[in-house]
Amino acid sequence: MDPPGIPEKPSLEGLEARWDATWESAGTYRFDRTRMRDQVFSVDTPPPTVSGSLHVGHVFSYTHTDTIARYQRMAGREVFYPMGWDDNGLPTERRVQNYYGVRCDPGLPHDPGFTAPADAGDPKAIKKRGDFDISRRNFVELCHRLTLEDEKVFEALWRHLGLSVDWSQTYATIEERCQRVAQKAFLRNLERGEAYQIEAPSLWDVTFRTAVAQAELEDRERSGAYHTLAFHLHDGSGDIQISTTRPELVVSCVALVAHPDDARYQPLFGTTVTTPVFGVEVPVRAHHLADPEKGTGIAMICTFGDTTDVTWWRELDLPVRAVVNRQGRFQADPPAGVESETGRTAYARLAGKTVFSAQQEMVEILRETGELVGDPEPIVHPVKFFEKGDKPLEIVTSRQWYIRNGGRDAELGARLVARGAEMQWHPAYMQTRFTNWIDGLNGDWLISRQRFFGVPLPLWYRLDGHGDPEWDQPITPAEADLPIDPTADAAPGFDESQRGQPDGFVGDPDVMDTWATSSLSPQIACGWEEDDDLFARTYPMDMRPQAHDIIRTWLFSTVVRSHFEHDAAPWRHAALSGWVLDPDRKKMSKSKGNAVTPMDLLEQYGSDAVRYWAANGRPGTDTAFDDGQMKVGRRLAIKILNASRFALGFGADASLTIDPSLVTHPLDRAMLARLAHLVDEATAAFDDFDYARALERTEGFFWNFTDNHVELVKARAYEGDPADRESARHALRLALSTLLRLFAPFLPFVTEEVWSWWQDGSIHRAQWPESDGLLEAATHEGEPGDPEVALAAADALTEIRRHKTAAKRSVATTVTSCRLTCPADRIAHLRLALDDVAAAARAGAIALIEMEDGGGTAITAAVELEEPTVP
RNA sequence: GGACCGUUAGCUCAGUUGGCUAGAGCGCCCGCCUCACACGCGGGAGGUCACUGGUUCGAGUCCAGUACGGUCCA
Repeated sequence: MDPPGIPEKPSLEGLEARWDATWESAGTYRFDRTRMRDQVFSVDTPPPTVSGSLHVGHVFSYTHTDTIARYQRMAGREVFYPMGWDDNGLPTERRVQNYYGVRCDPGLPHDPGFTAPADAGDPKAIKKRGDFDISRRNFVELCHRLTLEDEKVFEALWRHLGLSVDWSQTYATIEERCQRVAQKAFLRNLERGEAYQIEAPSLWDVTFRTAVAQAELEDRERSGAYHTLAFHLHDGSGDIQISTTRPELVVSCVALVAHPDDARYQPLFGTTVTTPVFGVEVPVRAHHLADPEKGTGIAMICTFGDTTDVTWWRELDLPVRAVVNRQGRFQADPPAGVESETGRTAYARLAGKTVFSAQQEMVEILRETGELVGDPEPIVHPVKFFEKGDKPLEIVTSRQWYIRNGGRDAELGARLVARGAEMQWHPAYMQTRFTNWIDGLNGDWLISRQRFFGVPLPLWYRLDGHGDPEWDQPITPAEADLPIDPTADAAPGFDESQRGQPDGFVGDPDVMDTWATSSLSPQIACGWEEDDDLFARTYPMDMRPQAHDIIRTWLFSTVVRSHFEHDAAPWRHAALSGWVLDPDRKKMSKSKGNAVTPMDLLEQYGSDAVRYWAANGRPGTDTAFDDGQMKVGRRLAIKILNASRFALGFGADASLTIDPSLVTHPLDRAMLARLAHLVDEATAAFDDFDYARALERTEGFFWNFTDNHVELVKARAYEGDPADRESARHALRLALSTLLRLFAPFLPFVTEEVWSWWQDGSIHRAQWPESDGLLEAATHEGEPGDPEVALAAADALTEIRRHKTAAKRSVATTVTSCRLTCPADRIAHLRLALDDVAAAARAGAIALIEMEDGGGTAITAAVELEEPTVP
């Protein structure tokens, strides 16, 4: 007969829904904001992009964070664990465009009566009718509408996974409050001179028609060809050959450059040459970035063909002869310097062409003039792309806003590196990536984006009498008026009718980079200048969990903002998680088509099982997707149910109390002494953010506990003398209580289920185990528990089992005679638990024989079994 | 080209400041219905710790280099 509350046949099915609802109604994870800063553990949770979909990579890394949050909560800290949604930016825009079949045209007026298209979500119907244009405000409304739906799906998944998030603390990066924080922080940067605008070369994505920041770049291998061109020496004494992959840009050439140590070209430094076809006179300069090994060792500097051109242009103080416009086409008129009739005629053949077509045309022209030397030589070389784009980036000159980040100021860079040293990194080597990124920066952070769905730059510009903007003195809003949209709201002191008129005003049309908002996640989550009380209790935050690939973006930019606004590091700990790799050891991602839908996994194996797999991934280490590990996790969860049923299942009269003073048997005390050591190990691992080690040790102990300790004490727990029996039962319950709490951060559902059978309140608010109490319970009449007793007993039992198995007999077979041989000290240990060993082995009596010296510690057994009953 | 990480059983991985015979799980093989659990239990086989040197009484562990894989940045 089982005690009340313990099911006959315990099961994992349905635990997720049941306990999620209970935790929600009990407010188990609700943040108690009466607690002071030193009692709080605050987590800067990464806001996932809701317009994408969650994949196993999310489940993986968010589980890591949750195990630490749960540990901290049980260890007595009040955990501030909010969740954000990053719905700001390009992915949402594209999803909304496709889902509703609309395009944003910022030139259109807002339509107050606009309703979402009825055929939304029906790709066939949309394809048939085609996209139509709507105003920016209507477009943004659709973005809000769709992301709200996405957020619900995400929250449902996170709840099913068992994240101990406080769901009353959520934010969305596009919501009004976040816009206000982002605009306010920008205006503060502007006020202090940390934000500035300049007209400068910037990387430009032709497809998206937007500027792109250094952090958003990626190199991709593309085929191209070296074209060798003949430039002409100024004195007419001959030609000089240069190799280029972009012959079409020869018209924008402003200089040639070679390495200062290159003897071949040293005589030319300071002289001039004329360009092929266009006959423009350009200087020959020296610079250490010129690679003598590349091509002919001398290169042409164009404005601008690549980022090195920008460096040369800046450092060598060269003029600009830009030709490519924002549409990625050659502009109508040739740049300054092209004076000759042949030059102008040639340029007319390029005007209006795309970069690709212009290259073909230019090669043709060079062939005609004989200034192309030999045939183009095909090569494969890295080309810069916007990480979300599919055409090579161009470099165009435009007016853009920047935030300083140390890329042009070594002293600021050093201060940001020092901020990194104020935090603890898990694993520690990740700090090197942070430092390396700062050291490698070569420009400030470009934050202007020529997009629609984002936080607008909160600025207007006066127009002069000719209707031209006065860029130098932007008009800023009062902080109390934020957030504002300068394309919809009139500038202070102006009337809407003056928009675009001479002597009137114009709003800045751009929005900010999404990182300009998400870099403020600590400020947003903690209520910076919106809730001073909350802010004081939570900021700087304790932990930033994130993946290691966005150290250069999210982590770094957050440090920049916190450094400027608060003169502090935003967190005390940065915990970097790895990626989930597919069986071919490639990063799993939706775009590669190798991702697995997480909800299916959670339903198939159970959330605890999936969490078990995730928590096995070491901090910072990429981990292979392995459903075998999920099966193991499921096995573990079921084992916990069954072992708990055993430990708690001794008769209906049992009160299920734990009285440590009743634990007297040497084997029980040995087990508790080992358990005390486990608690210390798991606690130390968690304090070091190493959840994986805590799990590994706990799991190892647990399997040994069920396979050996439970088997050894089983008979005594059922039918031993009263004192020995109670010792076994109380020790089992004490161990179970401890193990459940050690497992609770990893397996929140099954541990809560078992806890509810015999304890009040949630295990997730129960106190984290401490070794002191266990060591005390292991001590009897002044003698501490001796782990060696448990080890010797287990070894002896294994040895006897081995004989039964070798004889192909059941483990339940009775042993008629047994002699164990081992060293004297082990005999002493074994003698203390011999009653349990004999009972577990089904042996009436066991003889102990001291072995001769020199045989190691091994126990050997001589065993005789009862005769099998012949059928 | 630079930086960082990794290379231990067929697979996935532990191995903390150097210290007895290098561990676990999965898989594999052979058994077993044993009153918590057959969604289980018991047992077994399986490794020149990538390679080459060095330091040391002693190296999977520390140092130097090489190879291979991965990531980030040029």
